[in-house]
Order: sequence, then structure tokens, then C-alpha cells
Amino acid sequence: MTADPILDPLNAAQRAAVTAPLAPALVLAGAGSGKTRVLTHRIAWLIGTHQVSPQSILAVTFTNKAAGEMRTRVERLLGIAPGVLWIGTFHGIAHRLLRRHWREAGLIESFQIIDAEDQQRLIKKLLKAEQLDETRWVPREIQWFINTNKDAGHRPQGLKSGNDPTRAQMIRLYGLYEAACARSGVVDFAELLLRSFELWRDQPAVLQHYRQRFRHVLVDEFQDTNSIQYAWLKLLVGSQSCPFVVGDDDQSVYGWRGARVENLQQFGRDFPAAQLFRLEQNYRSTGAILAAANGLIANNAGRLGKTLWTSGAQGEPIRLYAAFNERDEAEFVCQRIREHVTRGGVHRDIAVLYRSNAQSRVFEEIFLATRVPYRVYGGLRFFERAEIKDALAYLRLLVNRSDDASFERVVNLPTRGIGAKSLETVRAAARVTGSSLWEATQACLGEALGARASTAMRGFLELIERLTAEIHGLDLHEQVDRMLAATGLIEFHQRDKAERGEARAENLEELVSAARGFGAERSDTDLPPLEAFLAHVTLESGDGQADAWEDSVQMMTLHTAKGLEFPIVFLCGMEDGLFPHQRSIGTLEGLEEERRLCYVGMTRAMRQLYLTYAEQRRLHGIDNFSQPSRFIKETPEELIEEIRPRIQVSRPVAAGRFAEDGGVHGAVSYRRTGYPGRSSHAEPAAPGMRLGARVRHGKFGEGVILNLEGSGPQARVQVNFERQGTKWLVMQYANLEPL
DNA sequence: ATGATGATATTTTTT
DNA sequence: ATATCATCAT
Repeated sequence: MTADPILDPLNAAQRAAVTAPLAPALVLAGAGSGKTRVLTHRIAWLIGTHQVSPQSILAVTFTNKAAGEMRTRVERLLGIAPGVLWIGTFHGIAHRLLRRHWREAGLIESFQIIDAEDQQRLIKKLLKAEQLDETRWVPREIQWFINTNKDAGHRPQGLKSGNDPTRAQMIRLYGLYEAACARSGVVDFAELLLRSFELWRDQPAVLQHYRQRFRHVLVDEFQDTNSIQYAWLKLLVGSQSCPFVVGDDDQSVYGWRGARVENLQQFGRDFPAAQLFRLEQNYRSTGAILAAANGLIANNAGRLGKTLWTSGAQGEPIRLYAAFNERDEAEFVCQRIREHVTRGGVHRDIAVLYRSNAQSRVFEEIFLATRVPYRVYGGLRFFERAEIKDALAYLRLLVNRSDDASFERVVNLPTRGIGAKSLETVRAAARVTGSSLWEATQACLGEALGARASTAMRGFLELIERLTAEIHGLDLHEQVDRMLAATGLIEFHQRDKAERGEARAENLEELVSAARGFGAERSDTDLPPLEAFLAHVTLESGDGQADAWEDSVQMMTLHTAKGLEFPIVFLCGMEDGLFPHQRSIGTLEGLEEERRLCYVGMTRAMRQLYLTYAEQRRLHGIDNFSQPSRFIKETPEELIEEIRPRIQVSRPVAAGRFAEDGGVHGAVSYRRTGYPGRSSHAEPAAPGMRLGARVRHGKFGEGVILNLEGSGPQARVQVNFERQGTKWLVMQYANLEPL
């Protein structure tokens, strides 16, 4: 017996999965059960032990990060770079296919990828051109309509309006949008997937080639696949390949953007011979944390069934803290973090997780004030910044003249005297001839356009032409640099003496650095460097911040936290209406997805888990009273230790509702400095006006109090009337009668 | 062409 | 409270 680096580190269940016969396999892998490990070891096993050619393996993930991680780990296991191994995201692989087969896919060779923001701009343009009212036809909704249909595999021709004029219009807009994309030679994210699906569906020769090549298809986070992704996989796999899919129905939290957990069950039906493996031993969390998560998720119906266990210690109880308000909540978390650090802990061990991004603000304020280093994940990434996208638009135009969106974006940036009127002329001309804005402009020079506008436009066209010639053959970063100089973009921002101008100029410099750093990682396609770079930045705009590896508290939404782990986790804002979110509370599916999200959050914690909520929270500028999240009640009580602050002098006596249990569990006492806003908590708005109380109004009838704000006669209450709906009323005038 | 003004909405996010 | 966005005025 010799040491086997591929199989030795695995437990029995993992090993069974990794060494599954070369046939379809489904692995249900609970949180922290070694999912990635099984995937990577399976690949290594196929190549290393089973002599499978790396060429015949395709591994698909959802994020670039996961793909990168998988590649690194496989390489480390095998001790070599398995060269032609295809590991990538669904979108990345689809892109690769479309680049290779652009002709068969009906694209132009230099097609460009647009992100969600570009997509929305395009839709807005369309609405304007169609003279449709944006309040009636909300761009976001149209975008959603288009994307969900693409995700479901539907083209506008295949959609039925069913006598619904609104729907008919949506379908028409979808069609117009498609035409606009085709004219511009751009492809959105959903299109990458749909288009490559159609490529295989409609080009048997192409499909045949890939079917023969990829005998082993591995899929990560299978519960997150949407319809088109699954259809794409099924097409590829056919009847001969061995799909090896790994997923966890309890961690399906992207239903709202088209992910279909049902694909897990569907897989079993589509591949009846598939072997099922369960990974239930958790290596991440303490017994208490797992028990809490298990107890919570047991409230969901229709699970595939899976219970995490650990051979490790029970660990500390789950800590629950009821804060007065969001400030208090943040102060509590901050206090605990400082204690952790005082005892020799590091900041990066800690994650503050919340349901929505807006919640990060208060934490940031407190952390800033107390000099706790932190990092917020999410928000605008580098390549999504406006100034970067401006620069990219120039680059795209250099590559593809018919990219109308990019044309419009930069034609007058920096301002060169091309106003709305000239642009409208050009747009109209383009519409008539069905040509690109670029071509239309050429046709309009000196004709439809006045002398002045013509000069300006000619200047722009010549700039682009000149630049194209000038940068030909240069190094990528030189190309970017020349573009920035020639277009005057950098200068434009430098002239803005405000701080943001400076920052933007710096970001543009950074773009040059990014271009310089690019290249090594480019092995995929034989695309020219600039084209490859453009595809890279839209497709892998991700994690430009990963370099900031300081010791800091990690702050992110629960969604972002999926797949990560931290020794100490604070799950904040555990209030009904916030988490579960108000908009998900209405439906069972919505609520269950929120519950899974909570499950994901809990299982991020390795050693300590804190749940916190605020009894009063200021949201959108108004104070809301809220109930603790139902997820707290669904967590087995015996696992929870409630932390209540010991009463301090600054504590108002009137806060009687805390008096009885104040300090009972308070192992630690917190100095609560007084801050404004608490008084309203102590004094009810008026007698009988409590949250949830029934009231009668002279005109509106009976209703239930949803919210209270302020105190005394100026106080306002939000009442949900049985017949009139929800209204805000001022106590002074409302004349509400308690029931 | 630029900035002030007012209206509006405000889960979650990768690619 | 606040951020974004369209419209309007300068």
C-alpha cells in the first residue's frame, strides 16, 4: 500500500462519490461536507488513476472564483498542470464556444459582451425610440422579461401574448431588443447561454464534436442551474457521457433569478441509472451550530432529506442579542469584535452578514468611529465604474464600429460639441437605413448635419480611425494608454478638481495596469489581445478587490457569503420583514428560500454564531418596530443563549418591558451611552396604540397597526385597514379608537 | 453644457 | 435617509 494523495484524505462517503463508476452520478453535498474536495478529487482521480484524458473533461461552475479554485486544487493534486482541461463558468464556456463557432452561431466575429447595465441602457434607448412611457414600461421589468425568457429558452417568436396587450408589447420589445443587439454585434449574459444552447441544438456536427470530446462533465452548485443551463448540459451529455453533478437543495437561494432546484430531482428522472451519494458529515461547524441549522431547515417541506452531523465538539451555544435599534446592534457587534481581538483574535476571522446591502451602513459608521478595520463585499466593482466603462466603450468601438451603445456612450465624452440634436439626426438616419450609428454618421456629414456638427462628428470619427491605426500591433497596455491619452479621458477627469475626479483619473491609470497584468491568464482563445481583454473584463469583472488582504472584518450579504466560512459569524437584522424579507413573506416558496438563506448563513460559522435583531429600526428614514425573525423561533431554543445587557444608569426607567429579564443572561455588561431616538421607544404614541393593535377610524373602518413613529400628538401610525389598504396617519388628526 | 430641482423607489447578484 | 434619475433653468 502506498500513500494515495487522491483518495487517502477522503472519508468513506466522499471516497465512494469520487470513485463512482463512470456513469451518471448525483452528489447531495451538505454545507461544509467537502463538496469542492469531492469535485476536485474526482477530476484528479479520473486523470491520475483512471487514465482519462484531461481533454475529455469539462467542469462547470457558477463563479470565476470557484472555477479558479478548482483548477488550482486539481493542479496541486496531480502535481502538474493538466493542460487542456476545460474548467470554467457556464458563461465562460459558452463564450468560448461562441468564439470558436461564431459563424455557425450567427454572430459576427468581433461580437462583444454587454453587462446588465449596458443591457438596461440599451432597453432605455429602445423605449425612447419607440416613444414609450418609462413609467408604464419600466426598463427593469422589460429587462427581467427578456432575461427570464432567455433563461427559459424562449425567443420572442415562440412567445404567445395570449390576448394580453401588455404582454404583447413586452414580446415586441424583446424582439426589438434582439434586433438591436444583432445590429450592434453585442451579446448579453443570458444570450451567451441561450445562443450556445441553440448552437448545439441546431448544428448537429458541432454538437457531435463536443459530445465525443467531453465524456466527463462535472457540475458544481447544481441546485443553482436554470432551465437553459440544464438543457445545455443535457444536450451535451447525450446518452454516452458521464455527468457528475454536485449540489445541495438546502442551499438553493437563487430561485428569484431563475435557478431551479427541481433540476436536482429532474436529474434523477433524466438519468435513472444515476447513482446517488450523500455527504452529510460536516467538517466546518460545531455541533451546536449544526443542530441550529438542522432545526431551522427542518421547517422546509419537500426537501431531498439530509442531516448534517459532526464528530467534533458541541461548542458554544448560539448567542442571541436583542438590540434597541440598529445602532445598538452595531455597537454590540463591534464590542464583541473588540473583545475577540483583545483576546488575541484577528479581524478576518469575523464575518458580519446581513440580508440587504443597506444594512452595512450603520456597521460601517460604528467600525469607522472605533477604528475596526472592515471590508464590505458587493457594491460596484472596478470594471463597473462609470469612468472605466467609458474607457471600455472606446476600446470596443475600436474593435467594432457597429457597437451603437458604445458609440452613444462616448461620442460626446469628453464634450466635443455634439449635442442631443445632432445625435437625434444621426439616430433617425440610422433607423431609416437600418445601419449602425457609425455608418449613419458618415452618411450625415455635411448633409443632414450642419457644418458645425459635421466638424465635431468628423473629429470623433477621425479620432477613432486614427487611434485604430495608431495602436495596431502595440502591447495591450500601450493600446489602452494611447486611447486614454488620445481621447482626453484622463485629462477630462483630472480637470475635475473634486476628489472624485482625482479618483476617477486614478482608476483609469489602474485600467492600464490591469491591461498590463492581463495576458498571462489568457490561454483560452486565439483572440487578439484587446478583444480578449474586453471579453475578460465583462465576463470576469469579479473580485478585483481580492488583493486587499488586510486583516479586516468581512461584511457581506448572505447571498455573497454562500460558499465561504468564518470562525465567528454575526447574523444581523434578524427581524421579520427584513429577514425573512417582506417581499418574500407572502409565498411559501419565497419564505422557504429565505429560510434556506438563513441556513446558508448559519452554516458559514465554524466556532461561534451570533444572531442579532433590533426592536426598532430606522429604514428609509422612518422608524419601524419589528418582531424578531420567525427563524429565531424556528431554531431549537435549547441551543440559544440570550444576551441581555445589564441595566446601566443611562437606561430609561420607563423601559419596563426589559426590566424583568434585564441582566439575567448578561455575562458581559455593556456601557450604553445614551443616544437620541430611544425615548420614543419608551413612550407609546398613545394609549392602546401598540404594534399589532386593532383600531377603528371614522372613515377607513377597522385595521391593524403596522408601524409607529414618534410620540405624542405628532406621532404617526401606519395602519392596514381591512378595506382601504395601508395608510400613514397622524395621531393628532386621525382620531383612532383602540379596539 | 452644467448644475439645481424635484420625483421616485428602496432584496438578494453572477455572469 | 438617501441615492438615482429625469427635467428644467441658467
